[in-house]
Amino acid sequence: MVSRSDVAKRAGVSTATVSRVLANKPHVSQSLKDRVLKAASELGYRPDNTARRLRSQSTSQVIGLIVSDIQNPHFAALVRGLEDYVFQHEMNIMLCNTDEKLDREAFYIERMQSERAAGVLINPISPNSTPMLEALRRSGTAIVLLDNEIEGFPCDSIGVDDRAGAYAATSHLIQLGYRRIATIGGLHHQLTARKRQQGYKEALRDAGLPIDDWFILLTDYTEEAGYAATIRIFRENPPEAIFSSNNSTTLGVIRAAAELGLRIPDDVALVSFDDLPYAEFLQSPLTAIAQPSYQIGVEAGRLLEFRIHNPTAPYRNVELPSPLIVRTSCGSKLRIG
Amino acid sequence: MVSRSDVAKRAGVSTATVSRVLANKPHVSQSLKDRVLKAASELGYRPDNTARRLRSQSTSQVIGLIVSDIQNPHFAALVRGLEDYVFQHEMNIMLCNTDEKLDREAFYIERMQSERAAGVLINPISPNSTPMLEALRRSGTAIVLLDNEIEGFPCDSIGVDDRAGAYAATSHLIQLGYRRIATIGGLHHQLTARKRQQGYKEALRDAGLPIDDWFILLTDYTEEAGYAATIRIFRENPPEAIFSSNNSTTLGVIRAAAELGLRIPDDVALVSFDDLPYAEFLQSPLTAIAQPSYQIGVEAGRLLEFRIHNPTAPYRNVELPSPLIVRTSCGSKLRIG
DNA sequence: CTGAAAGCGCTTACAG
DNA sequence: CTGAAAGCGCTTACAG
Repeated sequence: MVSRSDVAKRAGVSTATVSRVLANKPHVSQSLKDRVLKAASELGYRPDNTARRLRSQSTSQVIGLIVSDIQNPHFAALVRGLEDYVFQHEMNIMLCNTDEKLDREAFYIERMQSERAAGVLINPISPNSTPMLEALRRSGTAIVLLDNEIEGFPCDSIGVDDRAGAYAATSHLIQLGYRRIATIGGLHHQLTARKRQQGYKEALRDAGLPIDDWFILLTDYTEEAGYAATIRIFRENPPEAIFSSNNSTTLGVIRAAAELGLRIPDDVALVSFDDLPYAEFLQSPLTAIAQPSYQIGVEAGRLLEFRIHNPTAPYRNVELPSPLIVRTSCGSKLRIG
Repeated sequence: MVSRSDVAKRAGVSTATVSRVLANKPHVSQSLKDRVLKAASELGYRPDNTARRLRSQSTSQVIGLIVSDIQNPHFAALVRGLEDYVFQHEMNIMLCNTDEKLDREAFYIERMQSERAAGVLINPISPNSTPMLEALRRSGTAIVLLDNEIEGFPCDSIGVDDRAGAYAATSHLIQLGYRRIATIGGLHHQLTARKRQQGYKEALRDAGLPIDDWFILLTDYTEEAGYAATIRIFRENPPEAIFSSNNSTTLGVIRAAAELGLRIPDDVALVSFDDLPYAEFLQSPLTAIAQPSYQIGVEAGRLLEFRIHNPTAPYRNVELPSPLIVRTSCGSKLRIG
């Protein structure tokens, strides 16, 4: 590795001067500047960011992204938005998949602290991680919560109005004439899951419909869980419609329906929280609450960058609109005319 | 930030001892060990990896992943496989999307050098990056090429047999009775694209079919390009079948077909290089050459790790099998019986 | 405008 | 078994 002192030697100056030139500091004569730049390029010199970070204690240019699953199209789009934003600011993303596993999440939070990340974006699995996040924040790392807030841990966050989205999705089903509406929801330790369930219940209540506990299926946000829940509910107590509150579970519903020989929407209507890429080309083009995932990523980057430079500013909780995209998977129970 | 010397002070030992305990070196008395561990945990101490890297010049635990688009399901699955592998080895992934832009690729290659990444996995856009990769390698960074080799730059690589896959896809169409088979292929600066085109041509030739330049559409590997190419070919010279050589272009074909009112496979048969997630739930369940993306990620991690520890070993070029998954998007032109 | 020197948080021979 | 000291590649007051 060629280092600053190699460059200094070749240019016949001190390492301090090399630093000044490379950092574009004022008060350096043009002739030295030229010599240093020439030497650096001849040597193919690349500054060592790790050393730089160590010495200047300046905020590093790396940020951590801790999500459950980058394969989920929502997170894939989010990371694109985030990356487009941070690239402008010359920052780098360290990618951490937790796979919804607590030990993996814990490992990564610690690791981000060890790597002296300037900031961390995290979609926390459960409140269990709160103590670790507190330690992380105490160490000077900026934190932004993705899609999920944590009670008792005030923090910047970015997401959508989960309650409103779920309400809109469920109401859509009700307006179409469905009454027996099941929901596949996330486990209760996630605030997001609780809010989506709340929206579902409120929509039923506001329509004067009964809330049937049979129809509230609480599972992991995975395709397998969505599949299993669908199979079970159809064996035990078939609904007319399903509000699936996550795109992974939605895939599970679709798979289960196919296996059960159920047509969507003829035999069961389906609305999803979270859209799917190329959803319009599905056998039953999916009606969905479409989170602006890319935009969430951009905003997350913006919030994080602000927090890095303004550690004491008041926290902000940003919610982006999440429209209902009507395609055909909900059909209608209503007669026309 | 609490540092090693804070821990040393509290435990009443030297920083050298702290290092030894934390690194689990032998020859430390149990009593000191206990005191150090206790002090470290009380202080909530986290080692500074950047300082560690600087001092020991040991290989860092971070590797760079430079791909065109993490939203592409192939890369999303690949990164999962890679991450599952490197997590075992306590390494971290720095994610870099090039968006097929040369300047962005250049920026990231340089950045990985500055970050002193132990290794870099890259899906190179074109041979233009070769000089930068050479510099990166000279600086001691291990490199593994993803899905693509570069002529004149011998290097470890992992991918599939593109020629064979394209041959199988095209032959499948031929066996089904199609004769007027168009292909949507990538631009020629990518070896991968050339190999897929070669497979297509060989399949036609081996079947005694003419190779019609009209039917060879060379475009970017994007949905827009696939869409535009499909619209154009149907206006000018409609084929019976299309071999789309990338999953993004495949999406473009599907979109164009929908817009043109063309049913798949009735009006045009379609086979894709690269599968799509939940392809079986599409209106026309997609027949595709399915790359083992997750497994490619795992193998990429393995290759990289080996290279990091064995800089002078001979290069290896690994090709994984990439089976044809027959669904229904190809239909058949043949009468039965 | 420029350089000598200290120090960021670590690790690792070198002594003892 | 343990500590004092040097040094990784940088940056930044401090002099001049």
